[in-house]
Amino acid sequence: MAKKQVTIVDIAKELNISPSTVSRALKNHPDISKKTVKLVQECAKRLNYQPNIMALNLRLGKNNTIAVIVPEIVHYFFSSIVKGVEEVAFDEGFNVMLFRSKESYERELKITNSLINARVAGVLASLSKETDKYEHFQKILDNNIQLVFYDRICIGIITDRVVVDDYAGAMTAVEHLIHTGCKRIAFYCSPTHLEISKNRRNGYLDALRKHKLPVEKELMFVCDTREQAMELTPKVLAMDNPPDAFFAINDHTATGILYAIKQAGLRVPEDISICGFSGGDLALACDPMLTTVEQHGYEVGKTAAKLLIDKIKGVTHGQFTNRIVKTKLMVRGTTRKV
Amino acid sequence: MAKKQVTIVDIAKELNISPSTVSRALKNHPDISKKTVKLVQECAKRLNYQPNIMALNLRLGKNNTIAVIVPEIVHYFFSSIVKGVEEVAFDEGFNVMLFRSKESYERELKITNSLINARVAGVLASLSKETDKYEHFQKILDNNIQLVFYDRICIGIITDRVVVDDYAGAMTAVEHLIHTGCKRIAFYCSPTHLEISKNRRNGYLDALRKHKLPVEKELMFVCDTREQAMELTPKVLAMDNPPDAFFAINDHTATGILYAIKQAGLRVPEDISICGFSGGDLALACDPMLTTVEQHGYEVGKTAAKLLIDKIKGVTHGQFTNRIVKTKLMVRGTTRKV
DNA sequence: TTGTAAGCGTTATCAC
DNA sequence: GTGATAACGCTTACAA
Repeated sequence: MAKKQVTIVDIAKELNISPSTVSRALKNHPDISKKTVKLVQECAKRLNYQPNIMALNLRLGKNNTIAVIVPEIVHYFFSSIVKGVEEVAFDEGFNVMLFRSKESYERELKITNSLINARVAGVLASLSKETDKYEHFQKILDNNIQLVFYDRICIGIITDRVVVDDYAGAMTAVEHLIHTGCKRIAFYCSPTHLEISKNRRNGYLDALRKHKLPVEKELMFVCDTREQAMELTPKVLAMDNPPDAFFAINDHTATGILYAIKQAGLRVPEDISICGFSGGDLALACDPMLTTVEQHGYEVGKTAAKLLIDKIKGVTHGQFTNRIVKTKLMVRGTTRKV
Repeated sequence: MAKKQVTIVDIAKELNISPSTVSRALKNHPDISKKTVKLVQECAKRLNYQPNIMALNLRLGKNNTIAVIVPEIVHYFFSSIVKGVEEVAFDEGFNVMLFRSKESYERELKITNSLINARVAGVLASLSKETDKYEHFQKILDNNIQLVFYDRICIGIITDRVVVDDYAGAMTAVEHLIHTGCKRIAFYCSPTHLEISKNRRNGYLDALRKHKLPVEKELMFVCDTREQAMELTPKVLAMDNPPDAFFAINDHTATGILYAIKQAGLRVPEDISICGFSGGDLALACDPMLTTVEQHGYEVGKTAAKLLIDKIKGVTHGQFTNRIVKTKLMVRGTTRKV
């Protein structure tokens, strides 16, 4: 049954040498004779020896695991980030632990505690929507665990950050709508306490101002899911002076808008234009295909993981780094040609 | 700088008692007096003591980490599975390590080796498309690591499995097409060496036979991406006797078919029906919304994780278990009403 | 009720 | 070149 694991001592006994010699031979220590090295490595292979990383970590006070906390897993942007993290970590010999905060502060708290217990080498985190206290992240730093925030960053904690260029992305999107002739652009946004909401909102507002369009409060709505959009949009279309374009904070919301507009018998983009924010396959499945701002989650993940691993390895980038990953406007069928 | 971690010995010194007493007090051992317990736990909190799980695992020969190997991360079905796994693991006090095989045998090999080094307690795996040798998984079992396959299972290895009901799902889908009046149903499928391909293909074939429809080789194609579908479908529509329905092995492919049919000026579902296989938001973004077979990846993940953790805990379900997660046909707009 | 000591598998330090 | 020993942080017989 429980076949005991092969240890360095087993090899030592087998060869009638000491464990320390085996240890050295296994890692090609220069002091050890070629003969012994060969002997040991052969024996290790024969006995199917696998070094015990837990023992090694304990001895060396190190750890080759990093943790990623995501608000959601089934989510184009966040899963792209995880993909990027896994990619870099794998190449660098790190393992990735995955945690989902479920947008819950409580859960985030439990997660950060278990990360401290597990003595992971580093943490990549994006705040849950609920989170407005940050001691648990400070505690991570206090325990000498490296920390990098991505996307939903934490302003209160001094550490590295990787964000998407929300402001410029939104600005570019809204300018595109303006350039294609839209005058009254509605904005569907998440609750404004989130940094990304603020930034995208500012991009929207500044684009309007830059092009001398009036900012109208009644064209800005808190609405960030498909379901909400399907319910809200008919009402918006029934306004006295309805918008001629919609800018949505994510593509799910945009698909809801598209659906409602078609239901109302209006044409996209002839009558009304739509622009989303996210990227991914959802935009391609729409008819017409959705114009959207691609966020390059994969890049965000890779950048954040590199930053984190550099910090773990002690490669300093200056005191603390702020990386911005550029967005890209993907012009497709839900906006008009110039 | 490197603030040393607080250990059980620090608490012992602080209180002038022995480390073993501290250890026992920390876990409410009945032998220890209430007073000491209280004292120790207070002190632990005060010094911000965090148990070192690595040391604990080493001592106990245990490990509270399980690994999931997925072929792809940015993928509705697989990410749903990961979500289910994380959910169950979190509740049971296990951490989840995530690995992406990238559909590569080589990578799968590296992953399984590093899992053995890491001495994870268990592994959840779905085969890469390339994989046709299985020694690396046998090696996992040989190292006393629990193993459960999900979705793309490995017939050659005797262990627990969780699969989706591909055969019945496909059968139900094709029968639905038949019931709504379709007579010539094309099938877009993945390469047939995969179990899921075989099973869905058999479901398709048996549905045709059951309803006395001819099986026509020229209506079956190897095609499993949106891009391939966009390229292939116009040719299929130009056949002498074109199909009046398409059944696709995944929703991405189905969206490609939908696109091509509309481009050809045909109506869905009036002229041609489409049914996909996957589930998720992609189907809802289509116009009309896609009729598809929902695979319940979240359930698959939860089931697999429960099975694995039960095995780790030594709860036996009989010698080895085979679980089937039911699919569900989601009838929407790309198929006709009865 | 508490303390002592051994050991989990590994490596670093110091001998020889 | 190689070996003995201690240590990483923790638990658990066994002893007191």
